[in-house]
Parts: sequence; structure tokens; C-alpha cells
Amino acid sequence: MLTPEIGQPVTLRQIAEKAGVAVSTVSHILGKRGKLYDPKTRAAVLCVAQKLGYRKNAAARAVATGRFGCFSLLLSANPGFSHLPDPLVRGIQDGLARQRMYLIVSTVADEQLANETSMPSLLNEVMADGLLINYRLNIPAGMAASIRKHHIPSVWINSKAKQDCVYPAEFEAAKAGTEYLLRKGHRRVAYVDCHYPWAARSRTPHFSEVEREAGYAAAMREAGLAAESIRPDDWLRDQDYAGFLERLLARQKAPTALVTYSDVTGLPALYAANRMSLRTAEQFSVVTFSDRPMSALAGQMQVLVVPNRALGDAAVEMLVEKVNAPAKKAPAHEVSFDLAALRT
Amino acid sequence: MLTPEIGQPVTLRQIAEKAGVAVSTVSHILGKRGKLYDPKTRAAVLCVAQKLGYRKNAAARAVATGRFGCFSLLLSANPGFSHLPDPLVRGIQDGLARQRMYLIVSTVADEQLANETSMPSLLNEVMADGLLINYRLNIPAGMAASIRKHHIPSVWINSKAKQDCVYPAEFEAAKAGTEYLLRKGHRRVAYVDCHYPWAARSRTPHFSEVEREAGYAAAMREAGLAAESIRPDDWLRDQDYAGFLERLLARQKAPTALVTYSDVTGLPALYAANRMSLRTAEQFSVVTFSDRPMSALAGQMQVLVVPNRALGDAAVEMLVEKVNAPAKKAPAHEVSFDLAALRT
DNA sequence: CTGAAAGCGCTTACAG
DNA sequence: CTGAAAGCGCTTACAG
Repeated sequence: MLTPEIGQPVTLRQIAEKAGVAVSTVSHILGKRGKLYDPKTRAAVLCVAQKLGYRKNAAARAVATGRFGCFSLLLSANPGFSHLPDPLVRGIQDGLARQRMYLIVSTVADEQLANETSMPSLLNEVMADGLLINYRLNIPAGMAASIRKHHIPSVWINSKAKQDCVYPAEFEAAKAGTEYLLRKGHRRVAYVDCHYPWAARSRTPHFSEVEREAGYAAAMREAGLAAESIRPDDWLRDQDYAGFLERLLARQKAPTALVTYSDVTGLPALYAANRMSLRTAEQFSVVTFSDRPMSALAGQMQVLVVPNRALGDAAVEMLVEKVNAPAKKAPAHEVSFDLAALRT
Repeated sequence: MLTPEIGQPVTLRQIAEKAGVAVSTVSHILGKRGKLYDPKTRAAVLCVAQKLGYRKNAAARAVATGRFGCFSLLLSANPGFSHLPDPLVRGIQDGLARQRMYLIVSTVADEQLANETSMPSLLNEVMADGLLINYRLNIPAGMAASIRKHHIPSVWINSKAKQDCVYPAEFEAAKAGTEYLLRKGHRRVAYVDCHYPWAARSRTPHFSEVEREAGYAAAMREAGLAAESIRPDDWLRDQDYAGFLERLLARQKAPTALVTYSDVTGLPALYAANRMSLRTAEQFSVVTFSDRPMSALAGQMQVLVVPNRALGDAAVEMLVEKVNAPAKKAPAHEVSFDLAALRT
């Protein structure tokens, strides 16, 4: 008779022995074939399992079924290449919970991908049914190739392509944000990003950079106004953002409102304005993108909160489809921002 | 002869057949016993494995070895109960990478924990070698009991207890932050938290709330100054924070500097001050805790950045120890903030 | 209604 | 140096 060792997880076999039934019986009852059995047997088995504190071994199930019941989320080890906002994880969990699946989070050192021998374990091992890829920039070429080679079902988060990806409606949000400022009476509205200077424009920008700027420009054009994009000439240290923005607001015909790529520019802009005594929303307003709401500053700054939660949920949804029907490609899915706060 | 089916992962057996050796040989060579073999056999096997694009099945390994090579991170599904800052995940990955392990992230709906029948899969199933618990508040009683019952090796992140936990040196940081303000010449320094009003003081606060306030108070006491903690009387809507803080700064003998529990209070405080034309660091300064640096505002606001990355790394370190020696308890580990920016 | 048996893809003594 | 065999803890036809 097997007695459960302390600390050692209980197995089906131990339950079977204690309940005087076969392992397969226990498996059926603890699985989804419980109703085929005599209620008494069932109750007995359930009772023993409960008493012993049985927990199913997920790895053994995976080996037996060929399904891991799990997706993995791939990040760059370089935080500049992948953001992992809390709400994104929550959204992914939302989607996964519906499928009773779980999530592995994995970071990949970008050097690892250069030489194929030291691929990250995520791609070296099979441990998930599919891959959620959250790479903002510089997706290593070798990685994409490896994913294709292994036919790993994948969905790209925050990348824009024809298919197999999920991304926010950046253009739409930027346009709506700009229109909001115009509705409030602003005419000199500029687009600002302090993070990437003109000097960095040779690199391939993330699609959100392109679309936020384009959405702004489209709104300006439709209003018959001149669009102006502002960046520092060269890389700026963080602590110099505010000064740069003060100079911007002090110039002749300075903008009275800004659309900023992110709060990294938006917050110092608001700070600069207030220091310059531009204290009402008419004198100065900001619309900024951010991963988090900042309603405490809503008087002068409206935040376009990236819909990370919906993004994560949608990505899981898409990946589930792909795993179930590997053949067909999923068309790209655009997730809208919540623009309700702009309708005032 | 087994031919690899498209999309189906390659197995050891397929490699063995193709290379004309036994499965155990392949296993040895692809494992850590490669040097026992004839270099030729070895090369042949490696070559076939490479050509076929072999990836080891992590679940099968786990079943065979009894080790998952994996920790799981437990969050509350309620974002108010657990934060998941990006750097924390990175720190955990740092620690895990050294062990060549991976991470499962799991959220638990708090209702699930009420009735024990529907425990979260994380506790219902065995799928990791240990548990990193990242619960800020309201740790469900049933959960702790379940973890103890199953003898799951666990480390609590951001909880303060005698053992098995890792947390930031909140008191020390708050004290240093306050001393910084005093060194700058401020005398009327107050501690503010707009998030939890006096009306909410009946609940058990997180230890960071207690220690940040206490660290501030200790610095004031040592300087022979009166400490003052400020909260709204009742819950405040986000958009009312700035107004509340403006009233604070407009009063007689208003504080000239604030220590704030988080940037949720700190940012509107800075905003309020600037609107009131308190524009220099002498007129008004803030020291705030936050998950992220905001050096762009460093002129008037110093941020005490919670050392999440180090926290995650240390938690993994501790959990590894515990898994290797389940018997002995690990003494609590306090992680210091980086206070270099205050030494100016 | 129940259970014996084969199998999932690995690892690891052990024998040769 | 190599491999046959047993085993890890499950699931799932299949037979009774």
C-alpha cells in the first residue's frame, strides 16, 4: 500500500489503491467521464482525492494528451524592445481563463538569437501550444525564421501586419485626440515626441510612432490647419525634456496644445506649461498616449490609454483559433481605444 | 521508418531511427552525458537533431525527472490586490535564467478561493516546483492554508514577515527621502496619500503604507520637527486629487514639501504646486514612491523607484534555496532602494 | 458501470 | 561506448 510521502504530490495510483478501484477509474472520475460511473464509486473516489489533497500533474497530462494547455508570451530581455504592461498580462489571463489554460512568460536575450546554437529555451523546447509575441522593436530575424520552421502557432501583439497580429487603433485614437483639441478651440496644435530625436529617424520606427503622428496630421489636414511634428535634433537626457518643452512653449506662435507620443513627453510638457503659467485648458492642453490612465491631471491632460487588456484578450482568442485550425491564417485584429473621455 | 509529420514536433525516437542508434543514446547525447560517447556517434546524432529541428518536450522531461524546471507567479485577478510591474517580471526572469528555468504567471479570482471546490488551477494542479506570491492585500485565508497543506515551496514578494519573503526597504527609503527634503532647507514637510482616506483606515494597510509613513515620521522627529500625515476624509475621485492638493498648498503654513505614498498622489501634487506658481525646488518639492523613474520631472520631484527588479531576482534566489532544501526556512530578505539620486 | 493495457516522450540505472 | 528496459503520472480506446 502506497502511503503519500510528506511533500510528495499524491498520484492517481495512491487514490486508486485507497479507494479500491483501478487507476483508469480514478482518471475517468477526476476527468470528464465521471457521470458514467456509479454515484457511490464516484463519491468514494472524490472523497479520497479530496482527503489526500490530490492535484493533477499538468506535465503528465500534457504528455498523455499531446496538449500543454498553455501559451507562452515572448518578450525581449531588453526592456526597450518589449513593454509588459500589467493590463496586458491581465487581458491575456482573461482570455486564457475562459479556455482553462495558463501562461508562460519568457524573455529572450537578443544576443542569444544571433547564433542559432544558443536559442532561448522557449524555442529550444516544446512547452506550449502557441506563442504570443510581444516584441516592440527589432524582432530578431533568426527568431521569426525559427518560429516558421517549427510551425509554432503564433500571434504578434502590437505589431501591424496583414495577419496573425493584434494591435491598437493608433491612427484613429490620435486623430480623435487631435480633433478633441481642435473642438476645444485650439488651432496651433503640434505633435511631439522627445524620446526619439530626428537623429534617430533612420531606424525603422514602430508602427505606433508612424500612426500616431499620421492620425494627428490627418486631423489637422481635415481642419485645414498646418501639421507640425516636433522632436529634439539629437538624443535628449530625461532631465532635459522639460527644458526642451519650455523652449518650445516660449517661442513665437507657440502651440497651445500638444499631442504627445507618450507620457514620457506628455508629463514634462504639462509640467513645463504650468511653470510658464499656462494654467487653463484654453491656454494649454495635452493629449497623450499612455499605458495608464492619469485622470488626476484630466484638467489639462487627456490620456489615450492603450487598450492593453483588450489586446491581450484578443490575442489569446486569435491564438486559440489558430491552434484549433493551424491551416488558416487569422486576419489582423485592430482594437479600438476607449475614446469616451474625449466626448465632452 | 518514422517520418516527421508536418507541424508535429520531432521526437527522440525519430532521431534515433534516422541516426541508427537507440533512443537512450540520443537522450544521453542531447542531455548532459554526451562526452561518454564516440565523437562520431555524437556528431551524427547532433546533426540529425539539428536537421530535423528537434525541440525537447518539456512536459515529458518533467514527468521523467519529477522536476518542472519552472516557478509560478501568483497574482490576484483584482489588479488592486496585486501589481505586476514590468521590472518585477524582468527581475524574476533574471534569476530564472541563471537556473535555466521558466515562469508561469497565474491570476486567481478571489471568489474562487472562497469555496474550496473551485480552487484555481494553479493550486489544483502540480505544474511548478515553487510559488512566487505577489499579493499586495487581502490574501485569501484559504489560499495560504492550501499552500501549507500541499507543502508547496513558496516565497512572498512584497509582504513582510519573519521568513520566506522579500520586500523593499520602505522605511529606510522614506526616511532618506524626507532627509533629502530637510537638507534642501524644507521645514514644513508633510506626508500625503490621496488614495486611502481616513475613512479607510479600518482596513489592514499594506506594510509599505505603514513604513513609508513611519520612515517619514522618523526623519521629522530626528530633525525636531512635527510630522503631519495628510489624507482626504473620504474617498476621492481621481479627478479631485489636484483640487484637494491645491487646497492643501493654499492653507496657512502650508507645507513646502511633500512625501507622497505614490505617484498617484505625487504627480497631481506637482501639478497643483505649479498651478499655484510654486515653481522652484525651494518653494515646493515632492519626494514620491513609484514603480517607474520620472527623471524628466527631477527639478521638483524626486522619485524613489521601488526596486522591483532586484526584488524579483532575490525572490527567485530564495525560492531556489527552498526547493533544494525544503526543510529549512529562509530568513526574510530586505531589498534597498537606489538612493544615489538623493545624494546631491 | 469498471478496468487491463497500451501509449505519450522523456530519463536513468544497469548490463554488456 | 551503447542500448534494452523500466518507469514517471497521466489518458484513452477497448473489452467485458
